[in-house]
Amino acid sequence: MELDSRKKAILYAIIENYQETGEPVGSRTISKLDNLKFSPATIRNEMADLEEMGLIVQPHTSAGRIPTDKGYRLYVDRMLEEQKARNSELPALPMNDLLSRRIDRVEELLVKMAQILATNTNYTTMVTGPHYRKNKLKFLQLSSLEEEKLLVVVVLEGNIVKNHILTIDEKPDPQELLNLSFLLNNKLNGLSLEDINLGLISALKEEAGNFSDLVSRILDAVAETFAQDESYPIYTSGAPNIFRYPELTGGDRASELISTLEEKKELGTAIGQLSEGGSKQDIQVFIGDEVPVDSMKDCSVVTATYSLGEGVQGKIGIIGPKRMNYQKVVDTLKDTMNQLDKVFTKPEE
Amino acid sequence: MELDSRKKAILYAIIENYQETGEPVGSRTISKLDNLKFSPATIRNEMADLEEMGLIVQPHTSAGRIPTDKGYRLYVDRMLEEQKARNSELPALPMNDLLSRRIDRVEELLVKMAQILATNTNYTTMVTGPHYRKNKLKFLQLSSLEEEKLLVVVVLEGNIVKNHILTIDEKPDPQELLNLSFLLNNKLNGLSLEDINLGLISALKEEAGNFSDLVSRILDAVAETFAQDESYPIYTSGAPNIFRYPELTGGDRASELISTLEEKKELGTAIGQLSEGGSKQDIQVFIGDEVPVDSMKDCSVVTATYSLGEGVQGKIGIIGPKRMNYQKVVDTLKDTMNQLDKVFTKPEE
DNA sequence: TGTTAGCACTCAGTAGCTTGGAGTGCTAAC
DNA sequence: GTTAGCACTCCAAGCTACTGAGTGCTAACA
Repeated sequence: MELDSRKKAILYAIIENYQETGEPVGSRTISKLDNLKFSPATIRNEMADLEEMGLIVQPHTSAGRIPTDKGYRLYVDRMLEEQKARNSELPALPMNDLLSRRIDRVEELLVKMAQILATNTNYTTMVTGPHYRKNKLKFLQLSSLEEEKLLVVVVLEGNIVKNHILTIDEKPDPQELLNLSFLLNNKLNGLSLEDINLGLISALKEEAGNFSDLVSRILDAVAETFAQDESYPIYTSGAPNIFRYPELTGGDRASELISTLEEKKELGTAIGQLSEGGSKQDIQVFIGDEVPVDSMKDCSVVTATYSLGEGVQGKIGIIGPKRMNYQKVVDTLKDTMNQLDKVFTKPEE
Repeated sequence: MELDSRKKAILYAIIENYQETGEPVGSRTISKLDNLKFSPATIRNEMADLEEMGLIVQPHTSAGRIPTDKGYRLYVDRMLEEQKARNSELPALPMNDLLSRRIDRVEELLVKMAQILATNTNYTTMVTGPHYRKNKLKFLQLSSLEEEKLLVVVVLEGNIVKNHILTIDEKPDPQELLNLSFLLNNKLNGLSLEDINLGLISALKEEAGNFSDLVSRILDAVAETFAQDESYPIYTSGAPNIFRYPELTGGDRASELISTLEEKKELGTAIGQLSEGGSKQDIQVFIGDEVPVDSMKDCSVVTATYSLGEGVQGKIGIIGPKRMNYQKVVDTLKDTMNQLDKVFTKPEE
């Protein structure tokens, strides 16, 4: 059977009506639309065809139709196609404040951004922290804080900074500390985690003499910083928004979804898989069963990759019911990406 | 009317039975208990008295009784009284791993601790980040990262460390940077936010000469660090646990509770008020209406103050239904406080 | 050949009714 | 002071009937 333009129009009309109401859509409702002024009977015939093609279904015999995953997929694909030509008509999100301020704390920015996205779309947002693959050590700094504490500041490429406070036996002489710092920076800067191998480590320890113990603890701190960069954090916002969509909260599902959002681990691996494929800055849409998280099989997820320059990047995902307003979500995400890009790729001309 | 010991026994029996089942408790159930072998009729007479005293109520005419806030209050007060004498019989929580490891990252420790508490009690946990009142600047460090970036590390008393990356016009000469760093540390260390007044600031700027602009930006960073210390973060864990208790999730209440937990602001002010009164390390129990958060009027909250030494302290709160197992929660919290204290107050003998 | 009107049919949801069980309060007897 | 007995109340579950929305099918129409 062929999917002629009238069938398409009816399918899209069903989808859009169902997006608004959340109720199955009947033939009468469609026949009242301006661009589909046929009798309900005609619409019913077409609907029977659409059902045969697997694009819509009836929840029960005497109900209207709702779209299937396949139906949504068709709709979204067309939408994304048209999107390329079209410019967003949405007003830009009010992130200007956020982005124009000096961005010393990227994480805070991301959390705020997630909040804005969540409140603006009424869906749930998740953001992975900035993430730099195969990162390298840029800079290492030692300073003694007080009798038995040593502050180690580790800076990675992409200006990811972590502090570690080590408790040590005795306060080292400032000159010695300076020497040690020089030694470490000299040998380690520019190296990735893999580059720092056992041979290098033992050579370092030898050169450090008395401080070989301290050196290995500092190296632990460095390793931990790398590890943290690998296991990037995930922020979520707007989790309670799922309560707006009864189809997600029926039964115990609310609890499962909230749990998934709270335990961010599973989300992390999932979101990792999600966008392996997508080319840079592309927006991807996952509908229902396409979502690689079990508790989200009734949801759709729209993801985008943000980039903070210098190879540092992460993901933003918007989670909502399958009847989410894809148009709006995609527009909003594109807008957000653009705003971010403007700020980060041209550093303050 | 007097509350004799049999009445008390019946009240406590009702409370404990209701804790387990969540169902109103009838006279037959009580009369089957070993220590209350009277006929149901006798129990009913006593129950009528307890109801008159406002300690229990019937949800509807022909139902069993459930405790009122006042009834819980009586029960909890007695429990806390006995607690003082008694030693916890609970096995210690498996935090040993957590605590015996070197604690370089306090926040991570707190988050993990919240998780352990939540999974162990099956209630929701909230923890305020460490919080040091009237903090002082301990140490300030400047290092140039690359052409236009300057890393400022600010350390407060209590070893609270924050990084700020400033974007500057030109890379300063290393010697000048050293001078500037020396000047700032010399003038500012040991001062609180209030001590750094306008006079001091203008004097500093004058001394800094060309760098007066930079100085004011560094001071901004310092101020922000103080501010962050004031607006301490709040971590929550186990929010989905509320779904275990139907009396909390009926209607839209689940959504409200989850929202409150996600928007941590309100929690913050509330938890601040909560424990103003309590003396150090005391455990406080808030039942129903006593909780100063509207959406939690159907809950009880048990709080404790933890101390990381050097005046740094914060709060832990456990949120559950009014029929929560107060005994277990209080024991668990005490145990946790003790374990924390052991680690932090005697720094590694 | 595509469109429409009409009709019988299905089914979810709701309201009303009945029934059973749990629990109470009260009274009278022990 | 305690207990047995009894009438009473009320929730919850199950049943029935009804309504309304929506369908599929057939036959007539343009």
